[in-house]
Amino acid sequence: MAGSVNKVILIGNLGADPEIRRTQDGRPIANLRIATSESWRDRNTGERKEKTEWHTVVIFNEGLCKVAEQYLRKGSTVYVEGQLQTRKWQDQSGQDRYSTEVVLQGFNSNLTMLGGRGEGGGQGAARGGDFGGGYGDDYGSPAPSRGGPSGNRGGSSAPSGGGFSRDMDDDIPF
Amino acid sequence: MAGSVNKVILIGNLGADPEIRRTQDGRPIANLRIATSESWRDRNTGERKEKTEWHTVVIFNEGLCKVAEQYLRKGSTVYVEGQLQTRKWQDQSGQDRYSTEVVLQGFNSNLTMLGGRGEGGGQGAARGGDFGGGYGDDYGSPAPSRGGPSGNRGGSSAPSGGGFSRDMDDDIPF
Amino acid sequence: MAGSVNKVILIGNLGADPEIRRTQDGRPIANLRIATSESWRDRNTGERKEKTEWHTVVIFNEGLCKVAEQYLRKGSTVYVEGQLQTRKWQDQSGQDRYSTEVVLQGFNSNLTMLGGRGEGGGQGAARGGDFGGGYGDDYGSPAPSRGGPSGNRGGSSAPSGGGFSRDMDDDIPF
Amino acid sequence: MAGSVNKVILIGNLGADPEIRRTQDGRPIANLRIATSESWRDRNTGERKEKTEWHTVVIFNEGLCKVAEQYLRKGSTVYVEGQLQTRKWQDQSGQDRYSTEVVLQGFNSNLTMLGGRGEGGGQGAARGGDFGGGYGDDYGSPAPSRGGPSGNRGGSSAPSGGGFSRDMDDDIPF
DNA sequence: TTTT
DNA sequence: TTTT
Repeated sequence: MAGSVNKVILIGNLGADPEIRRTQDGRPIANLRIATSESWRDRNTGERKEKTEWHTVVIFNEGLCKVAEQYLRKGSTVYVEGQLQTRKWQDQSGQDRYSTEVVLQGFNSNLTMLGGRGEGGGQGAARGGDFGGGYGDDYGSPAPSRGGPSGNRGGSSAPSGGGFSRDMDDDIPF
Repeated sequence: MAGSVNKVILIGNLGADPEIRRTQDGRPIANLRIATSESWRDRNTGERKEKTEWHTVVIFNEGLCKVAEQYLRKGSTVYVEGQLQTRKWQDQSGQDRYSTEVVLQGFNSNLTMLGGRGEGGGQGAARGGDFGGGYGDDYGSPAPSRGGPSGNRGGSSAPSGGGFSRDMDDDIPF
Repeated sequence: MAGSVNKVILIGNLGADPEIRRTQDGRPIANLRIATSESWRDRNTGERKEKTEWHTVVIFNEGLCKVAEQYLRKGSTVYVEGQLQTRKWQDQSGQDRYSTEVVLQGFNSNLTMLGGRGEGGGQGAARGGDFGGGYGDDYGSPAPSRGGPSGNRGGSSAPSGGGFSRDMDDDIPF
Repeated sequence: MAGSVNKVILIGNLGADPEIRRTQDGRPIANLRIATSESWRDRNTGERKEKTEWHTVVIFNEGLCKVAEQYLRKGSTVYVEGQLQTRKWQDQSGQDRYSTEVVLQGFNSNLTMLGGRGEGGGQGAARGGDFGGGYGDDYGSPAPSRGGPSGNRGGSSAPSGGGFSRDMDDDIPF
């Protein structure tokens, strides 16, 4: 299929601390439960109404798992960008069941902490620290401007001093 | 919750003609099944792999239901913008089940035909016709520039009385 | 053109208080300056680099202007969803100039405060309060579930008369 | 800044063939001019109105440059996902000027052909061919499902046969 | 300058 | 069940 897009963008709060587990070959997988909610005033009664939607987010991307583990806690506000995926499984009685999740994997995913009130405390407490646009300190840029802010790019116009000193390929932590 | 976002963007093809039904008070509801797919080359075997994901889209917005009914058919390519919603229901044995759908309702929804090869034929066949940025011909603009193309906004330049033919009110539940 | 999309999503901080002005017929227009920034570690030098991008956001939507006026201040963190528009104007010497802005107008726009450290103080200070998913308290829902939280939609289950207090019509120029 | 997002999503048509140039060190850069347009019916006059917006898209990502070069032509319909960037330059008279562009660079970018009627003909004609979800044939997956369709992932629940046979890291073409 |  |  030429030209398919499958994208989910959420901003919401974690209902619980992230759950991190590992595959048999040691790769981390993180699960988040995220609430988004909307409120409005009922036209007839004038009452304030609110509806909360819960989302399951599954993170396969190793760098983003680290972000989840280090920075996110119950109550944290996050920006999540991933894909919709429906997984088939069997319940105890052998019946087919389906679960739809927001999956973060590969290049078109993102996870960024937006603050919020994580329960904090201890060494692993959530903090609003800079983590490089969605990555831990040890990770490269998600999309730096080649040549920098005054970046003069391409063609014959020689970058003035700056230049394109680095290859983003190596900076992308997937 | 201050500042929640719940947004899904899909571009894909319809696996079947839209299904339209009506509520008791006459409002239309459309269901679409949309496939998105990705392909890649396996690192080890060099084989071409493909994975298709199926999405259920439910349209409550009346104008967008009309678009679905008039223009979309099995095979049509569409752009869809909506929200994730998980609905709880009971199966025959009384067990709780959950279904996650992409819901188009209210102001932050969109449905636009992008062409594709609907099965066509007959009076209702899909066509790549102009439908006003996601709306049927009888509908107004999704977001015209106040004051029109040469729209000169704000300040002293009074918008020249423009206006739009129709009230989307009925479709927008705020 | 069948099927065009023009969408910008920003999360960033206000570099200054919103500027509100009015058209001759009294409609408000708000201007925001929003910074987004990215940081990364330089591959060669190991230095931490950061680049900030500044965006001009213009709000024609009346409800969202109110949100800007009441809740946003220098330093506020916001989620913005709008469209790219390039405006042509003449400088003092009569030369054509172009400015590209993110425009919030019509149904596919959104503005939501995400917290942040507005400079606050006084009656109009920014606060992280709930403002209905991007709207002031007096505004309706951006996209409530027809029928409410337990909303059982379509078919025979008649939506229980719900409704919404206000007509966004004035803000939505279709 | 913790948690910044800068994202542009466009679907539109190319006003001209892509322009490809190269940096001094041989990296390709592609420029696209993309039109998005909206139409509506004027409420007062009943006339059909249309407004077209032109966008400049600059592609630094090498894989996406190849896609542009091989598949896109004047008239092609494309999906573009990138970032807003404003570049400062000096005109002949030495005055500061600014241009805002949609930049595709790094991991959160995408370019996908959606069909459309490129002018075609010759060896380089646009075609609706599969290019791997936005990448040329020689590139890996943008986001394959780890373990494949029946992929049962993580933890102690032994993947039934499947498993995590491959590392996406190597499949990402940046 | 595209597209419908 | 779509599409390439």
